[in-house]
Amino acid sequence: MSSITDVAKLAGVSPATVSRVVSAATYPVSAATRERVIDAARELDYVPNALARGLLKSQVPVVGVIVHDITDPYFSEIVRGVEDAASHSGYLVITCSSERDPERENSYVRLLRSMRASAVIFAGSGVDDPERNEELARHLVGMQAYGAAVVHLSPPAVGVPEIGVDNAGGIARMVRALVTMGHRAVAFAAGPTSLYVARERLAGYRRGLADAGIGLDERLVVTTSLDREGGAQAADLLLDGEAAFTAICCASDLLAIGALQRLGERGIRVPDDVSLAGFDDIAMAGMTAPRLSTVRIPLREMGRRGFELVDRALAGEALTPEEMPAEIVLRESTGPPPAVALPHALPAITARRSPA
Amino acid sequence: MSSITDVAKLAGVSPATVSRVVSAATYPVSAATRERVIDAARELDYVPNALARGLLKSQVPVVGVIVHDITDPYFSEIVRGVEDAASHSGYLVITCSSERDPERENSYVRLLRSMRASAVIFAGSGVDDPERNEELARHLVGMQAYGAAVVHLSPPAVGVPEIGVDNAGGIARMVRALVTMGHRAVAFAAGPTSLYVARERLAGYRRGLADAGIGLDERLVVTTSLDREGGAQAADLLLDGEAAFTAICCASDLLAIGALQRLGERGIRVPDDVSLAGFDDIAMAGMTAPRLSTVRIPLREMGRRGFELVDRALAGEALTPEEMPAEIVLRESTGPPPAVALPHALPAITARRSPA
DNA sequence: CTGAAAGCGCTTACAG
DNA sequence: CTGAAAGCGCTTACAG
Repeated sequence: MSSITDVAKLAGVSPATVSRVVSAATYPVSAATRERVIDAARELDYVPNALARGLLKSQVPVVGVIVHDITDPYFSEIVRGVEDAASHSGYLVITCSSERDPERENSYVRLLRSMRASAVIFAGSGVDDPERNEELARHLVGMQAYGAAVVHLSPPAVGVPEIGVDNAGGIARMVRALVTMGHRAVAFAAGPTSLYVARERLAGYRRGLADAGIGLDERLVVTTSLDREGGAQAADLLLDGEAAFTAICCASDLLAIGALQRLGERGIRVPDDVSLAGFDDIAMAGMTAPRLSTVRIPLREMGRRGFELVDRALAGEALTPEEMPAEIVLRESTGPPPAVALPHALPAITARRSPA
Repeated sequence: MSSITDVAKLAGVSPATVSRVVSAATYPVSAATRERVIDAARELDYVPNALARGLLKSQVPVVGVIVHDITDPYFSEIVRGVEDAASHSGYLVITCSSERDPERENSYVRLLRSMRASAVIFAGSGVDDPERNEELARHLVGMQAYGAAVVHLSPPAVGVPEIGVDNAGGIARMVRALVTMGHRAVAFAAGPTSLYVARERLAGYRRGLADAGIGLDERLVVTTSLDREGGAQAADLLLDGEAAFTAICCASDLLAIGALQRLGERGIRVPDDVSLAGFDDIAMAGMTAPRLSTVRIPLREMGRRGFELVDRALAGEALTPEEMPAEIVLRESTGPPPAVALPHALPAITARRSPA
C-alpha cells in the first residue's frame, strides 16, 4: 500500500503538494507539478486513505440508513434511493436493519458514531419507547457534535420529520375513491398503534369516512401487525365478525397481499365479492392477481431526497420540513360493491365453491 | 466529542491505560483502575474513534457487499444475512448496487478500498468484461495488501467461488419432477448467457432433460433478461412459437412471475393449461396466485455464511470452497400436463375466454 | 506556487 | 500493573 509520502517521493515534491492535487480541494498547483504527481500516483496505484482524511475532518463520507428490515421492499426501495444520490457524491451507505428493536437501533447508531459517519437517516417510523429515546438522543447529540447530519423520513418520537409522507391524505383519498365506486361499508386493516405511520393511516381512514359523510363502525377497524400475517389475520377477523363490509382498505401492501391470499383460500373473489386496497405501491403490488389498487408513495425518490437533505445540512443549510405526496393508483382489486355484502354472503360463497 | 485523552485526564491515568480497558484487548489492568476508567468514560459519553483505530490497524470493521440491485429480493435477502452475521461481530455493512455496470462496480470497490473496509463480498454473479476485470483486480490486490478479505458468493470471472450454489442440480431436479408429473415437453426461460448463473441454470436444464432421456428441442429454450419483463417476453415467444410444451421452467422467480402474469393476460391457466416453475424462492414466490413451485436457495443463510468466511479469512484461515444446496419446493403452479399442449391449445383457450 | 511542521485520536512496543 | 513516546496517513495554517 503506497501512501502519500511514497507518491511525494516518486514525484519529487512534498506530501503537502500531493495532497493538494489529489484531494478535491481547489488549490493553486503548477501544471507541471500536478502532472508529475498524477503520474506518480497512477504508477503506484495510489488510493488515498479515507481513514486518515476522516480523522482530520472528524468524519468520513458514509451515511447510515436505519430501516426496519432491508428485506422489506418498502425499505429496500428507500435505501436504493439514498444509495443512488449518495454514490453521486462519493458517499457510501450503510444499511442497518433494526427490526424496530431499540437495542439494535442504539447499537447501530453507536457504531455509526464510532465510525464518524457523516449522517444517519431514519427511514422507519419511530416506536414509542422512552428508554430507547434517551440513549438514542445521547448518540445523536454526539454525532451532531462532530458535525454529522440527522434526517428523519418519517415522524420521529418527538418533533417533525425532515421528510414526511401524506399518509392520512393518501388513505382518505382511497376511501373516497371506494365510496365513489359505490361502497358504503369500508373496513380498515390497521397496523399496530405503537407505530406513527400506522396511526396516521388510521387517522386518514377516519377522515375519509367523515369526508364522505359515513359514520365510523368500530367493528370494521381491525388492528394487526403491518405484514402479510397481519393481513391474513385481518381478513379472518372481518369475515368471522358481525359487521357487513364490501371493501377492505389496508394500511400497507404487505397487509393487503396477506388478506388477498387468505380471501382466496376462503373462496372469496376480489373484487367481485369484496374490493381490496393496499398502501405503498411496492413492486409486488403490481404482480398479484388481481393487481392491487393502492396508494403510491415515491419511495425511491424519498430516499434520494433524504440524501439531498443530508448534503445540504452538511453544507450548513437549515432544513425545512417537506412532505412526499401519496397518490392513489386504481388497479383490478377494487370495483363496484357486490349485491350482498360480506360476511353475510359467506354461505352463498361456500355453496358456490363446493359443487365445483 | 471527548477523546481518549479526556477520559485519561478525568480518570487520572494515561491514555495507554484507557486504551487497554476500553478496547477489547485482554491486557492486565488493576480492577480499581479499570473501574475509574469505565466511570470516566461513561461520564464523558466516550465513544472510541474507529477512524483513529482503523488508521493504526489499517482497516475498519466494515464489509461491503456488491449486489446487482438491493431492491431485488434475491439480493436483499443475501445482504440481510450478511448484516445479521456482521452485526454480531460489531461490523457494519455497506450495500453497493452496481446494476452489473463494471464502472459502478469499480468505483464502489475503489471507495471501499479507500475506506479500508475489512472485506468485500461479491453477491452477484460476475459478468464477462475483461476491461472491468483488469481494474477490479488491481483494487482487489490493493485491498488484500492491507489485509482485507474477498469472498465470492457466485462464480467470479476467473476461479472458483468461496461459496457456490448448486444451480445446475436444482434445475435438473425440477425438470425431473416435472417429468415425473407426466411432462415430456418442458420449455426453459433462460437468463442472458453473459451471466454465469444463467449459464449454470441452462446447463442444469440440459442435464435434467438428458437424465430423463428426453431430447433437447432448441426451440423450447428462450433467452431473455433475468427479470419480470424477460418472463413476459419468454411467455410470448413460446406461445407464438411452433414447438409444443406443457411446462415452462424459469431461470428465476422474477422471470416466472413475469411469465405468470403474461400467461394470465392471454387467458392461459396455470397449472391447468401449462405448468410453471421458478428459481430462488424469493418471498414473492409464495404470494402469487397460484403460488409458485420453485427451487429454493438458502439466500439469507448464504449471506450469513459469507460473513463467516470473511471472519475466518481475517483470522488468517485458508478458505475451502463450499456449495449451497438448491432444493425444489412444489407448490400450486405445477401439476399434470394438459390433454393438449400449448401453443396448439391456444385457439381453444381463446374460445373459452370469449364467451365469458 | 511549494514545503516544514503540527496534530487528528488512537495503539503498541519498550521501560520501569 | 502503568506510562512516555513514536507513528499510522493525511491536511492545513504558516512561511517563504
